[in-house]
Amino acid sequence: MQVRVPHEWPDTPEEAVAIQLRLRSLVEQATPAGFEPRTVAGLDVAYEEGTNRVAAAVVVLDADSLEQVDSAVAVGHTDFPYVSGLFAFRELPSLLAALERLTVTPDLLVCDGQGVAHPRRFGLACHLGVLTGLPSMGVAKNSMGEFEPPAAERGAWTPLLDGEEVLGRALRSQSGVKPVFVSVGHRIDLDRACAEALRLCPRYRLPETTRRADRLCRDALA
DNA sequence: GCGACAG
DNA sequence: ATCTTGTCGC
Repeated sequence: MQVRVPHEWPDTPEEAVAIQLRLRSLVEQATPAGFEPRTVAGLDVAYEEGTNRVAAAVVVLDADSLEQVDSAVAVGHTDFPYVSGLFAFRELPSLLAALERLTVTPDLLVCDGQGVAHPRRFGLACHLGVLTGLPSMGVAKNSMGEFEPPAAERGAWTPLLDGEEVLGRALRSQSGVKPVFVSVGHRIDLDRACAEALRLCPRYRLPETTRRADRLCRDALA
């Protein structure tokens, strides 16, 4: 698929923050009318110990059968350090390169990280959504906001909060396991994002999309 | 100074 | 993220 590559790239954390503050106004938290994804993409990045070599993978699954219809990998390097809140600048280049190698354009991007559940309301899922123009959402393994543990049954959820502001949901994707943290990325609402997350977790805690992307980028480094 | 801190 | 063995449970 065609991707609009970032025109400018930050050299410092300060510049990265400035970019987030400028792009965050482009985030749309409403689901397009008639939105019914036929394909869903999962994205993930693996890191090589001791180096700055990374591998990004994107897998595209049929939304109903969860069968894989496409995939792509991109091996590259990361120069940006890991800073909580600026995580996207570490993975964005390689993820965009992988997306460009896709032969189809997915209807929804499911990211391994936060969407608007972010200090400046612009996590990786928002960034990828805005740059591609595609609906996107974040399913993170850890939260950045406060939350009360949801009931133990699959499907139970509690709001992810920053004071009174709702940033996302702590969603129980499987009964009796630690919840995942779902938040809006771009062009989707929180209810739909959670519904999609649940559909993608028929058996495991993490979405089938991120599980397969994780395995793919890991193999690419080995 | 001390603890937190997506991946 | 990554380094890592065994172990408890279905």
